[in-house]
Amino acid sequence: MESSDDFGWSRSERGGGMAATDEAANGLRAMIAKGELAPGQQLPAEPELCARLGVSRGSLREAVRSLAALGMLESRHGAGTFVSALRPGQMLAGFAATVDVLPLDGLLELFDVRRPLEAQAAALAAARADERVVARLREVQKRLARSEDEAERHALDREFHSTLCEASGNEALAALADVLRARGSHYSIYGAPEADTIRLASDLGHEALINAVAARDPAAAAAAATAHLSQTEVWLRRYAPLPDDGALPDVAPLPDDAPPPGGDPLPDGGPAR
Amino acid sequence: MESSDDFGWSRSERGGGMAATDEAANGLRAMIAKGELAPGQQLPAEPELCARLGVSRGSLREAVRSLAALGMLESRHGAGTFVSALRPGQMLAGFAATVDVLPLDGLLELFDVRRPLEAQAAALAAARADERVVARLREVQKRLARSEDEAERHALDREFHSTLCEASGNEALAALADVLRARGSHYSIYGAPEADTIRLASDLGHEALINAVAARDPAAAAAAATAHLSQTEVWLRRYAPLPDDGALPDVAPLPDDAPPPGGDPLPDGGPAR
DNA sequence: CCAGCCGAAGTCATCAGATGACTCCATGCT
DNA sequence: AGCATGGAGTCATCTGATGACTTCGGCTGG
Repeated sequence: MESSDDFGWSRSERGGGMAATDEAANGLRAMIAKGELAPGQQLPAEPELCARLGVSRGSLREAVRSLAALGMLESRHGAGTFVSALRPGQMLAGFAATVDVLPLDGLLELFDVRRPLEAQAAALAAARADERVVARLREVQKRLARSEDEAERHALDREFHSTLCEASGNEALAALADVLRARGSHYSIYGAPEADTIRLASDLGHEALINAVAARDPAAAAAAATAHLSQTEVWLRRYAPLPDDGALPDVAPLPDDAPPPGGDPLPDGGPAR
Repeated sequence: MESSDDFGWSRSERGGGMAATDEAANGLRAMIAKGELAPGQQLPAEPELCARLGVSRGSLREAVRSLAALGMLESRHGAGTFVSALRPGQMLAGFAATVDVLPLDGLLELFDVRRPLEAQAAALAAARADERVVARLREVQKRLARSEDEAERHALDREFHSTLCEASGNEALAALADVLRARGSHYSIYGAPEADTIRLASDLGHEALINAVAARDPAAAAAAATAHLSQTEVWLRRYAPLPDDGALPDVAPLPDDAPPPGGDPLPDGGPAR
């Protein structure tokens, strides 16, 4: 039967041991890269894609799911599957989730990535900034300086930096900086003994950034951002032993039988090597 | 119908309209974040995970596939599913694939991301560089200067920058820079009228980078990297109308393809620290 | 004529069962 | 000791069926 299988593709079968799911994922990626599927466009229904790619529905769904995790596709229940807008921010959304599970030693490296990125964003923002951005920054900073609630201060601090990065006009830059900033925000540094000093210095750093942007001085903005983040990093390294890890849900306790999670069924000695 | 769903689990159901696959993915992520599953450790078999997470095997596999796309898990046929080493480079591997489908307008923005990153990497490399790195850079540059084959020059240029970034000692920084560099390499600028001038300037830029690193001068290294990349960017914008878009396979015939992961069975060379 | 209800079609989401392919390890033989 | 072989464990894939959701058109009532 094979229904309307006029495709002479029975010859190509599965090229060179390529797995079905990878085959499907590569096919979909190729269709997008080739422009056959434009951003925002709806994909054919699952049965048709299965026929076109030569895989079962299960394999196709796994392929779609993996591309969706990377921000390339979006499935909406009952409506269809669509190519995303392919904006850099969407691509990085999935990566943001993975940052939350990075071990700490890998995490500290991220500061050396975030710092130059925010400095670049500050410089670009200073070069392009308009009045409204400056006004917005001043307003956020004013509320930040007045607030006494720690959670609120955290949120406002993120908003300040996020606003500045968006003002750079570079979406990829802003999105990437947001991702890297997210993990650091889980930490709390306000329990430190020099809390007042830290807060004062942080506010001064923000003021310096605002002034540099208002003066349209990219070099000063970059320097101010670098200094501000370096100082923040020092404090974090000193006073942030553990994040308040409560963002992720607990997993079901497993109703009965089966060995407990503690004892892993892994004969492998562990860290190996 | 729900078939034999008399289980009293109707209460826990799906926490707040959460879909089965998302439930499973979040559960797995939580298990990793919580340390219940350590990097490199094998996961329980699919049937047991299904029971623990309360989803069918199909849904679980979709969840695993999505986390695998983000570099958090790795499935090996016949062996099992394992938590990855959780190195930043692995997390970014998936993102690299998405860069290939970014539309051009979003692509040009990436230069403003890549430039400060490579500058930072050059500065760190200069601060930490040892003799062997300098020797390696000189050797690559020597071959690069001598080569006349365009493809080879492309490869050597990538190797030069990649070596420099790795010398920074920051894995995340190097991996991210590699990802951003990959897409630009599809372009060919050697058809330009000033090809000879471009080549000479590029070689000089590399020499300046080597000298700065050899002199252990981070500021000079960062400046050299910024200058080199800025110049490259100008030429690319001027002479690179279209990439030779043949990197991705066709969907219909597709007799074979390059192995996507390369060959990385799960090295996890060491805890590193 | 317009607003709102409603039902049918299309689509994704999930479940269940069965089979094949591959890896790993231990056994037994040479 | 070295190597072939077998079994157990695990993932990969296919098939079929059912539920849930969205969307859009027509119908009804005002």
